[in-house]
Amino acid sequence: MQEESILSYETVFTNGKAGMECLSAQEKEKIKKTIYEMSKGSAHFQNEKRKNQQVEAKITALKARACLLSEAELMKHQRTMEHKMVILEAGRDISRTWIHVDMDAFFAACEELLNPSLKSLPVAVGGIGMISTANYVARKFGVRSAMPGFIAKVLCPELTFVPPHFDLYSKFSSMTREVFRHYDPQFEAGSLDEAYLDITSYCLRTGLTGAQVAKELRGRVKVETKLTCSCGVAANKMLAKICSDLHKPDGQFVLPNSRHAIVAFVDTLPVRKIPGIGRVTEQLLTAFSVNTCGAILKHIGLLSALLTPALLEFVLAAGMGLGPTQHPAPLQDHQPGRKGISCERTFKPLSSRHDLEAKATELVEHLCKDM
DNA sequence: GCGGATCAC
DNA sequence: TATGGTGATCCGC
Repeated sequence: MQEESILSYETVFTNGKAGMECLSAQEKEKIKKTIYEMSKGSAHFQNEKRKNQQVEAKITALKARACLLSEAELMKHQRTMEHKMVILEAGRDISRTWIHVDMDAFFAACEELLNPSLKSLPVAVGGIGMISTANYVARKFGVRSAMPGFIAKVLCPELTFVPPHFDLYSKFSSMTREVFRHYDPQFEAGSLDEAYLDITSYCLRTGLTGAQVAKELRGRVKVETKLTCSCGVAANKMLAKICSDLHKPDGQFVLPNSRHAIVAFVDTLPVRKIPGIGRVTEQLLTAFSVNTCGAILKHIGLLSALLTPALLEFVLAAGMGLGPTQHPAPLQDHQPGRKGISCERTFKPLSSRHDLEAKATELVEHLCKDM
């Protein structure tokens, strides 16, 4: 029982990334309990439990390896990493200014523009199966994206469901991109509702600061679309993305382009805030007392001995507050763009050969159409 | 090289 | 009653 309730808190209600800050601890506890009670008997929960046990087993194995490390081995790892850090530090580029723009509750906000009577109501875009976005009224009840609608309905019985209208979101997205183009013609659209802009040259041309540009950009987006967005301003893309979340909604956060400010900022930053570190990696790092970027650097020798090369490389850079400072190189003629295409469906358990073949055929035909 | 796991939106 | 779909990358086997 104890174990299950820990599992539910870790897996069913992870709130590391986005906003329920307005809720009291007591309210959060109530929401967690509701979600747990509704989840615990389900097949989905069983699967979560199975996956969680696998992660626990992996952590146990890593801990066993950690115990076998000699002082000398650890020292060697430590020295190697210190050398790496010197090289990374020498390459630190704080000459550029990046903005990460993130539209606020984008799908829900688009629906509210179409139907203003929704504005005062708790609204979720999606259905009984899954919610993709909730407006801020609904978020106060604990309703959030990636939550099944039938649970949301228990948390907030008045919740209004609106089916998604992707053409609408696409149209508003194009309007925001028209604004972004003004600040950086090469801006990178992450999805319909977010983008990375390198505003270095815009700042130089206009003499404006990053903060001023962000304010101006948000104003223009609002004039053109009647939608609000939030901005993060920082020396690289990773930091800008983290910052865009800090003063949501309709806000901005500026991290100055100074090494000192960056190091101080990341020192206490929880590892879960780093884009690319999800629930599992957070759990893994936390098991070794690595909860913040500061702790990554403190324990980098141990991490060097335990982590796989790509992950080690990634967490080291993140721990130092380093991230991409350039747009990705444009694709050459012979380079492939998209690398994969796929089609998947969730369906009720099937067992007969006939039913399974029919399902497979359905998927293949759908995929062929896409291709 | 393949399939599972992880992550983001 | 009931927990999505697409694409990318990494890693162990």
